Amino acid sequence: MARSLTAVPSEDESAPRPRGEKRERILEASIQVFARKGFHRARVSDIAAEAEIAYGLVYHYFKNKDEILATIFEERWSGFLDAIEAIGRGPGTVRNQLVSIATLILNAFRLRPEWVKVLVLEIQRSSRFAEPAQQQAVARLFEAFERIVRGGQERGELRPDFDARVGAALFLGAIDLVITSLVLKVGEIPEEDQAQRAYYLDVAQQIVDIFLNGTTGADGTA
Amino acid sequence: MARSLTAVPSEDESAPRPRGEKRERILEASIQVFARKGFHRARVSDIAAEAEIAYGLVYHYFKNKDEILATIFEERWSGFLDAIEAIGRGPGTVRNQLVSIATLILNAFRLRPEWVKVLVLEIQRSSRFAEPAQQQAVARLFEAFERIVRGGQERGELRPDFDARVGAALFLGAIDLVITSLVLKVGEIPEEDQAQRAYYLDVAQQIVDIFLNGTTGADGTA
Amino acid sequence: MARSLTAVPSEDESAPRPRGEKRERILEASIQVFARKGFHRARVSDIAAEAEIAYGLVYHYFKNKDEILATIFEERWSGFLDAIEAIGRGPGTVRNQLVSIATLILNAFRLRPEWVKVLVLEIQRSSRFAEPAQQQAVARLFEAFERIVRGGQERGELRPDFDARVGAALFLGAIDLVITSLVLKVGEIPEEDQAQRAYYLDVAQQIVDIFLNGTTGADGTA
Amino acid sequence: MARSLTAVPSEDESAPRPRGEKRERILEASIQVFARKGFHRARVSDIAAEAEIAYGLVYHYFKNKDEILATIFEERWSGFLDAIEAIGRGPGTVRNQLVSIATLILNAFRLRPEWVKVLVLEIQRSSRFAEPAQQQAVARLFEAFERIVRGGQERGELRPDFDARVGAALFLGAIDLVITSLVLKVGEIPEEDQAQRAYYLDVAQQIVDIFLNGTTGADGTA
DNA sequence: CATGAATGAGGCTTCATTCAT
DNA sequence: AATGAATGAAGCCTCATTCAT
Repeated sequence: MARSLTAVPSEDESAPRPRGEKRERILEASIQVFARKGFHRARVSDIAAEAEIAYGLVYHYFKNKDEILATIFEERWSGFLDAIEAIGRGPGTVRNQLVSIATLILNAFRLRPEWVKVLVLEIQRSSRFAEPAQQQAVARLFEAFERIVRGGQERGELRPDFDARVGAALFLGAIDLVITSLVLKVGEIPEEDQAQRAYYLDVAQQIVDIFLNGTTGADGTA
Repeated sequence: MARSLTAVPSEDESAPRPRGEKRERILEASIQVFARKGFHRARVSDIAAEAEIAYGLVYHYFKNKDEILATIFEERWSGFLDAIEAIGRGPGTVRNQLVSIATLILNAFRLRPEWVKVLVLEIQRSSRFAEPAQQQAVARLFEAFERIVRGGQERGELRPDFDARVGAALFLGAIDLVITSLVLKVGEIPEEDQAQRAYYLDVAQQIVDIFLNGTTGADGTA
Repeated sequence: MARSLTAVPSEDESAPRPRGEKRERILEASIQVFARKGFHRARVSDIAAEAEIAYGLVYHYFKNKDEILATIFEERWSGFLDAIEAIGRGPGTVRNQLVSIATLILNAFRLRPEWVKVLVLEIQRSSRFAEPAQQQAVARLFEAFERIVRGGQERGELRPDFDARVGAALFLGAIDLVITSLVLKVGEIPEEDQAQRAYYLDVAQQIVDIFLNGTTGADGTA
Repeated sequence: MARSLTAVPSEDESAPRPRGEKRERILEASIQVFARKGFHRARVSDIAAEAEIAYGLVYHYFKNKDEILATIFEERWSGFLDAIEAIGRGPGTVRNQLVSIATLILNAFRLRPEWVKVLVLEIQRSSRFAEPAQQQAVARLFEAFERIVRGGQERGELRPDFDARVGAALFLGAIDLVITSLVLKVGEIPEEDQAQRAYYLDVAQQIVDIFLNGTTGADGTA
C-alpha cells in the first residue's frame, strides 16, 4: 500500500495517469512542503501548488490539513516499521541486525530526507499525535527494538545486565540525533553519491560499534 | 539573568513584586503554554491568561511572539550550556563527567519537563531557529560534548578509534530519546519523589555504562 | 407536467424508467432536501444523494441550483393555484368554497408537508423571488382569493363593509400560521390517518366558521 | 435590556460612546443586513461595513454569525413578547386588547420593518431555530394569545364553542400575512407618515372586526 | 505600567459548477 | 445519458498586533 521508505519510486511518471495518482501526488507534495516549512507554516495552497493541482482537490481526497499529516504517518510509518520488524524477525546476529537497521534508517534519510524529517519532527508536534493510534505506532518502534535487544541478550550475544529499554532508547536516540544534526547541517556531508553512501555506512557501523563494544576499548582502558 | 535549569526556583513569590517580575511571569507562562500546545497553537492570549496579566502587556516586554521563544532559548539554553561546559572544564574522569551531565539533563527534565520540551521540540521548529545565532548555540552543545569525549580519548580513558562526533551524537541522542519517550509516557515513571530521583539516576548510569562498556560484556561474547 | 398538490402520486415507480424520470427524481429529492435543510444549506450533492444519482447529472437537467427552486415553484405552485382558481370559478356558496380551499391546502400539507414548507418558507427567501414572475405568482393567489371574497360580497353572502384584501389576508394567514404551528409541532396532531384527516377537516371548518361568523356569537355579546 | 420594539431609539448618537455601544451597533447593523439580503446571503463583512467597524470586532462580541442571529432573537423577541403579555394581563375588553396588540405589531413593522422581517422570516430558517429555547419562545407567543382568547371566552365576551388555539392562529396568522404582504409590497402603502399611521390603524381594526364579528354581518345574511 | 477594545491580513474550508471520459 | 474528478471563487474565522485610555 505505502511506498517503502527503502525504495525510490521512478520519477518518469508521464502520459496516462493511473487511479489515485492525484492523491499520491498530494501526499508526496505535502511531505515536501511540510519538510520545508513545517506543518503549521505550510499552506494548503502551497501543497496544491507543489502537487500542481487545484486547491479544492486536496479536499476531495482529504478531510482537512490534519488528515493529510495523519495519513502520511499511517502509510509511511507503517512501511518503515514493517521493514524494521522484518529485520528483527530475520536471521543474523544482533550486530548484523543493528547494522541493517541503522543503514536502513540512514539510507532512508539519504534518499528521502523529507520523509524522515516529517515523520520525526512534524508528527510528534501535531495535535493528532495525541491520539492513541499514533502514540501506539511510535510505541511499536520501541517495542520492535526492545525485542531485538532482548533477543540478543537471550542468545548470549549481549550481556544481560542492562535494561533493554534503555539500550533501545540509546541506539535509536543515537540515530535520531545523527539525523537531526544532519538536518541541521551540523557537520558536512559528502555531496557525491558514492562518497555519501560510504559516509552513511561508516556512521552506521560506528554507532553499532560503540553500542556493542563501548568506548573504552576491549582491553578496558577506563 | 536566566534561571538555571539546574536550580529549582522558590515558589514563594508573593507580596511586593520586584522589577521585571511580570516579564519573568510571561516567560514562564510561555514555556508552560508552548510545552502544552506547541508554539504555533499557543495564542498570546493563552500566555497572558497563564501569566494572569492583560495580553496587551506582553507587547510591552516583547516585540512579538517569536521574540518570546527566542528569549526563552537564549536565556534558558545558555544557562544549560554553561553548566555542561563547566562540567567539561572541571576535573574528574570522563565517566564522572558523563554521569554528571546525564544526571543534569535528566534532572532538568524531571523538575522542569516543560522547559526541556520547549527547548528540544519547539525551538528547532521555529523560523527563528534558522538564524545563525541559534544554530550556533546548538552547535556549541555538540562542541562542548566533543571536547569532553576528545579529552577522554587524549587521556587514554576512551579508545581513540571512534569519531568523537558520532560518540557525542550517540550519547546526547540516547538522553534525548529517553526524554522523548518519557514525554510520550512510553514506560512508567515512579510517582514518588525519592523513587523518581533514584530512577533517573539509574537511567543516567545505565546510559553511561553502555556508552563506556558497550553491550557485549567484558568477555566479548559477540 | 406538474404533479398536482392535491393528488398523491403513486409510489410504485419501478422497472422501466420513462423519459424525464430522472428529472422528476431530482425535483422531488430537492423538495425533500430543501424542506429538511433549507435552500442555502442544501448542497447539490445532498440532492443527488437523495435522488440516488451522480451529482453531475443535476446539471444536465438544470442550469443551476437556483433554477431547481424556480422550477419547483413554477410547476408546483401553478398546479396549486389552478386548483384554487378553479374552486373560485366553480359554483357553491362562499362557505363551501372556503371550506374546499382550506381543506385543499391543509390536505396538501398533510400529504406533502415538504412541498408546502418549500413553497412557503424557501421560495420567498430565495433571490429569484425578487423576480417579477414570482412576485406575480404570489399576487395571483391573493387575487384569486380576493375574487372569491368579493364575489361573496356581491352576492350578499358576505357583508360589504370590509376590505376584501384584508379578508383574504386574514383567511390565508390563518391557514398559513396553522401550518407553521404544525411544522413547529406546537400542539399535537393525531398519528393515525383517519383521525388525522378528521382533525384537519375540523380545523378547516373552524377557520371558516370564525371567518364567517366571528368569535362573539350570533347574539352579539361584545 | 433590549430596546423595546415600540420605542424608536434616538439616532443622535455622537461624541462620547457608552459601554457596549459597539455591540449594539453590530446587532442593529446585522438586522439591517439580514433584512436586506437574508441571513445566508449576508456576509460578516457586510455587517462590519454597515456598523462601520472592523471585521474582526464582530468576533470580539459574538462567537460566530449564528450567534448574532440568536442574540437578536433573544433580545428583541423577548421585549416584543413582554409587551404582548402585559397587554394580555392588563384590563380592558378582548376587543381593546386585540386592537392594542394588532396596533403594536403593525406599528413595530411600520417603525422597524427590518426587525420584524428578521424575526419573522430569518429566524425560523436558521439552524439555531431547531433549539428548544427558540421553539419555546415562539410557543410563548401562541400561549399568550390563547390566554387572551380563553379569558374572553370565560368572561363571556367571546363565544365558547371554538378552539382557542385555532382562534389564536387565525388572528396571528392574519397579522403575519398582512406583514408578509407588506414586506412583499403586494398592495400600496401610503408614504406620508400620518396617512401611514392611519392606514395601519385601519387595518388593525378591520382584522379585529372580522375576527370578532365575522364576515356575514350581524343580521346573518349567509 | 496596565488594560482590553479594535484592527485586518491570512488561511482553511466549502461547495457550486465545469469537464473529460 | 451518466459519472465523479477537478476547479477556484467566496466567505468564515483566527489571532498577532496596535492603540486609545
